[in-house]
Amino acid sequence: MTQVDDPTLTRRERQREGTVAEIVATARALLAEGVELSLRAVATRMGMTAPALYRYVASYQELVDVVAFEIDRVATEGFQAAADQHAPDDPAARLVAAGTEFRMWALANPREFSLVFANPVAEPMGHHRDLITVQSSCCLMTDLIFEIWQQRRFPVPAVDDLPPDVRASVLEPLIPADVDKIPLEHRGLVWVYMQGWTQLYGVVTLEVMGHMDPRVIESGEMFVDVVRRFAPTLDLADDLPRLEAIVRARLTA
Amino acid sequence: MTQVDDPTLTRRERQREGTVAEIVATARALLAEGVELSLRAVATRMGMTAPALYRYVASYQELVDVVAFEIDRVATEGFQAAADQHAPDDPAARLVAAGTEFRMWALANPREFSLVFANPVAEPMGHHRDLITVQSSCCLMTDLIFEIWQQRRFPVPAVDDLPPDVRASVLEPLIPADVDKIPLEHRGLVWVYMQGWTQLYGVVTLEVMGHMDPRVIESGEMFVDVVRRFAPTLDLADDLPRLEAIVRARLTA
DNA sequence: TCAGGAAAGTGAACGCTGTTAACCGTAAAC
DNA sequence: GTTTACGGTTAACAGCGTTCACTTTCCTGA
Repeated sequence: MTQVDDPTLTRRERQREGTVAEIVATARALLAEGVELSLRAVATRMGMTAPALYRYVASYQELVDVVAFEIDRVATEGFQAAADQHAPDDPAARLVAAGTEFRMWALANPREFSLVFANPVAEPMGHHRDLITVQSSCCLMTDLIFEIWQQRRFPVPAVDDLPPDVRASVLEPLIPADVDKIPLEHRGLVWVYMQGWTQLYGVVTLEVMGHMDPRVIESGEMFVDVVRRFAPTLDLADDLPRLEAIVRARLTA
Repeated sequence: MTQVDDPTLTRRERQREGTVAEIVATARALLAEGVELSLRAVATRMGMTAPALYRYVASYQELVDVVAFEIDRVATEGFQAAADQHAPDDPAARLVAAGTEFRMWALANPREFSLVFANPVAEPMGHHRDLITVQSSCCLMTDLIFEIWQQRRFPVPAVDDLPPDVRASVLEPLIPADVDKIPLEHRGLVWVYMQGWTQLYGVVTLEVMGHMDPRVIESGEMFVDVVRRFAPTLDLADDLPRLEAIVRARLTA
């Protein structure tokens, strides 16, 4: 749980921070138990009434947002830990470990996954609230790709070769990623970020939503297939057998 | 709209069929206008009260299911039409045309798309209701892949080389697809079906849900990239420039 | 043709949701 | 020590899916 003991804050502010933290924790506990998330459910479990929550969150949607943010943050710690089980000089192993952990977490916690990633189902365009919530996990994956690129320097599309819209998107990205550390002439790497994230997130979303033969989901073979398809893009074709073994080890764990 | 004039049905049954058709039509109109789908909204618009709808649908979820089915059916007609704009002996063009039409329709009708495809968000496992609703569109795409295979005979994984779970899944598929016409020794083709559907549906879902840079979505470049990545699997690498042109023509239409 | 019965629809009600308003005690702030 | 603002309450509104009891209507079978 997030620690709140900043002495620069007044006592009231600290207590307030503590309460909002308890709200988030309660909400997380609720939907971990399979209970439908609702203001009343959270309030009742905290020994309060529903309207009291409006002193802390402006609306139900805001509660969902802050809970989603926290879930993403905590889950990303798990992905990071999975990556850290491999040597720092083995970024490829770190990426596939984190990616597979992401996939396993999503399937084990479909409700949480839906909240974080499938949340903004057709909301008014122009609001990029969703992109903000997907900070931690996306940042982690892109950073791991960056580590691979630093080591192997796989070929990356030249910025000038990219279509105009994509070029603008990699030069001034909205996706949360440490982009400043990429030299301008290699910003094509951000396009690889997006490709990888699309592949990973795409197959995981389908698996979680159940839009696949249950036996294929259970076996994880489609996930393996996507990893295998994408590996060459990161110049990891040679290393594939070893990486696939890492993936399968986690799949059967 | 579905015609209901089967003379083998009694008058009452025909009237009943007409009413349920009107219910579905009203629901479709509702959420085409951006109105949140609800039993009361549908009933009121039809000049009825909400409980009356229970004479026709068992629950709200069943209403959603039947509406989703109808939406999928109608939309698939559009994909089919897009495919039919190309010659019968050009199945590759037909496939990319249908796939691109699918993508454009999904982005133009995100609410309908979510209803059909993102509907079963974490429902009790064991119910494969979702797989049933995704009949028409999935069937169309797989059939188009089959047409390509018949013409070009691209290499397909041998059934015995497939992992056990995948093997069972291609021999006795749950995914709705005309599978009987595939000789048993070439059932690895079903695995290609699944791969293709995963790629198409994965990227489109991400685009519709807004989990991508808006400029990239707008340009459709990620969709093009996915098509380009998957083409070699169908042995379409040589034909790619022409096919990409077909895609882009529809993107800017 | 007429009685019987099923089908279709209504109104009231239950329990649930998010949300707003009015109100009150208490604890922090000056 | 007074005042203010914060955190909490209860009551209420509108809307949702759903159920029950009741009525009307229209089709069917003898």
